[in-house]
Amino acid sequence: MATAGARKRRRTGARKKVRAARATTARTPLRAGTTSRDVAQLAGVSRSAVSRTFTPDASVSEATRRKVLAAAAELGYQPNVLARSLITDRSRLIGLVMGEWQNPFYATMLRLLSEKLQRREYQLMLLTATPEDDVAGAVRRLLQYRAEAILMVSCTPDPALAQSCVRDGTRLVVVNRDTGAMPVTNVSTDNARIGRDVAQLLLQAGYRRIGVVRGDPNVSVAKARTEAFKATVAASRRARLVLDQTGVVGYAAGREMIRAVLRDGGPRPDAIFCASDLTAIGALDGARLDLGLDVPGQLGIVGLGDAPVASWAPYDLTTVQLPIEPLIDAAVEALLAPATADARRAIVVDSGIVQRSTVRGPRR
Amino acid sequence: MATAGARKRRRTGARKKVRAARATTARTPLRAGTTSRDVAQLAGVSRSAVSRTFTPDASVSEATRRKVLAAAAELGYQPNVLARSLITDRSRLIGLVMGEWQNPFYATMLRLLSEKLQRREYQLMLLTATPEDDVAGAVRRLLQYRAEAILMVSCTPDPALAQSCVRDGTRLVVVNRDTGAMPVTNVSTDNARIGRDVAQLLLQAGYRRIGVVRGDPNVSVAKARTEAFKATVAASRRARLVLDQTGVVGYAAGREMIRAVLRDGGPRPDAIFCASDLTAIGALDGARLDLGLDVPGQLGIVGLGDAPVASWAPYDLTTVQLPIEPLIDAAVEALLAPATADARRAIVVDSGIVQRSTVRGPRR
DNA sequence: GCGGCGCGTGCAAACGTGTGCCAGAATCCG
DNA sequence: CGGATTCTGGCACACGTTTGCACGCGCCGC
Repeated sequence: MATAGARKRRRTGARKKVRAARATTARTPLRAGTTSRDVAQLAGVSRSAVSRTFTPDASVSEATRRKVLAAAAELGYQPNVLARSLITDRSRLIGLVMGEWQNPFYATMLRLLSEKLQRREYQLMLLTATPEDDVAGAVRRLLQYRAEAILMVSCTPDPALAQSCVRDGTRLVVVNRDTGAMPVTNVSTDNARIGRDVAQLLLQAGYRRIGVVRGDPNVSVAKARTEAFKATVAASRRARLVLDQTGVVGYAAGREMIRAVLRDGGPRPDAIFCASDLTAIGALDGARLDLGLDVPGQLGIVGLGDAPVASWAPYDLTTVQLPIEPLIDAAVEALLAPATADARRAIVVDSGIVQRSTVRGPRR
Repeated sequence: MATAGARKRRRTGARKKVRAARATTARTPLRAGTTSRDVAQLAGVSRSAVSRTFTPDASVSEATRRKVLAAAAELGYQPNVLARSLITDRSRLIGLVMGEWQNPFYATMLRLLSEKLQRREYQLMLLTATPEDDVAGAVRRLLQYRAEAILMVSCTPDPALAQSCVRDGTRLVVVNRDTGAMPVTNVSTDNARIGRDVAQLLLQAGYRRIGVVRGDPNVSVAKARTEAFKATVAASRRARLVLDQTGVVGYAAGREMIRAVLRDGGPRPDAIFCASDLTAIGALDGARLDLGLDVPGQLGIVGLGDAPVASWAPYDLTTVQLPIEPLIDAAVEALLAPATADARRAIVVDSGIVQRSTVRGPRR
């Protein structure tokens, strides 16, 4: 506050009293803000020249460019991107809204995303959607910062929100959620195919009493995957679905779930498909250590995500590989693409099954 | 480009021809930027009134405030924070520079950090220091965005960089690195104490041939921890240090390391302290599964970090707990603290050992 | 040698906001 | 009812940039 006041007076005074007086005080950087004016003065050129030096392919002679660069270096000048954005109407900010943090693949995702954006001279603003500050709140903040595009992970905008984004010219990209008719780009895996493939894998391995376990029952892509999985199981004459459980996510929940299920009176599954590697590993530990089962002999387990932990020695989990890098590449392209008339678009990236040792080999 | 041009013409024209003409076109939001001028006009007040409505405890009558809010809602107005920052000189942006992403605790850290900052109306800008865009580059970007403070995780500024930050009035907070005489705030655990405590734990359990394994040999806090650990071992008459290895980080590296060490001709350690839970778990799997050793009987293992995986059933790793939340709380306080004359400060958060089952009980 | 042409540079007007200052309105009190 | 006091809203300037426009200068070709 105090500094700001002092500075204002300094500036104003200098302006009114022409600019002679300024020369005496200019070189003392009382406060941060060495501005283009300061370096212009030191270099003996106009502010335009400074600006043009820092604008790629602007018309500036080699001589002045050098003078300006020297002065800038001496003063430690950094162009104020906020002011620049104000006039160019491009903030070079990309917003990321995270709905959930459980999944181990988010670390890799974040790293890749920030690296790739940085390489293209964009910055990443990270927001978490919490109960008290929900998706709409996070988006509102991002709009206030004039983010050029927003990536949503593990959460969905409601249609009104999506609408207000496009009205502001802010592109919206959603990872692995069903976005229906909303004017957003959708980057996801082929969930129906994943469901089918996993089901087929289990059926061919000779499992007969199949189960499926996932988290939030309202997530549409999980629903799509599960439906395809169940349909494939149902289409087989020999096998049937004996378990369809929602609301279990994470190691502890997975471990608890398998114990409850197998102690239950109902039909015991001999294979389960978990919607997350962590859940699958929890189930695996529960089955082996708590119940003494043979995996994959008595129980087959398939996870989802191919987290690093899935390949560790005691687990060696058969799982669905999520191609993080292609997914991020697609997302970045969509985020940075010039706004088109119709923003609605869907990008599907490939994924495959990593066969390890929690599912037995195919029955001959 | 095209839109920007059109808009400029629109604005300029409207101004020159007084403002009557504007009324006819104003309500069609051709492009984003509904500005305070637009809502002022719709509400029939001046721009100042709009500004004051959105400024906490500014002098505005209830009547106009309501008019303004109604107009703002109708137009979907969001104050432009970039312009606001320009004049208030406060961007409400906090930069985070990540040097490395391996550690599983970073996910929790990021979540907590973003949540806590959001709750205080700050935003988080996430940068990764890569070989091509190093710490200095990341900081430069953040300065260009006028970030109010910067948090560095798994990386260190060089003194010149730190200097240039304080000159710009940007606070610098570094997590768990030795920052010497630099004008930065340092948030860390008591590493010497950790080293001592772990050594004592192992000695009291009766282990006699002790080893220590860590990653980057240049990280000073790891050095401090290791030194204290080694000194404590050396002070004991009965035990001695038989292994001091650097450059091993992660599951695979830990597993490989233990195999190499125990097949080596040299003296075989009967207990090791790993500078990361992941390394420790790799070593644990290597010892049990590859070499058939009894842990903790033949080999004691201590990790660092208390990652979720450390508590999983097959591991149940004895490890040093890193108090993430207190650490983040301290960091947030330091980041948001008003700039003081001398920014140099050190905050130490407590940590303790979580005793599980990879170290045997104390010898009686 | 002169008109034109192109390049480099400075001037000034924006971008969307906050806020000190002043004038007018409203309120209160005697 | 009048004067003093508080409140409220508008004007205009400032923040640090970019960029259209115009002008000056050196060079080329006829």
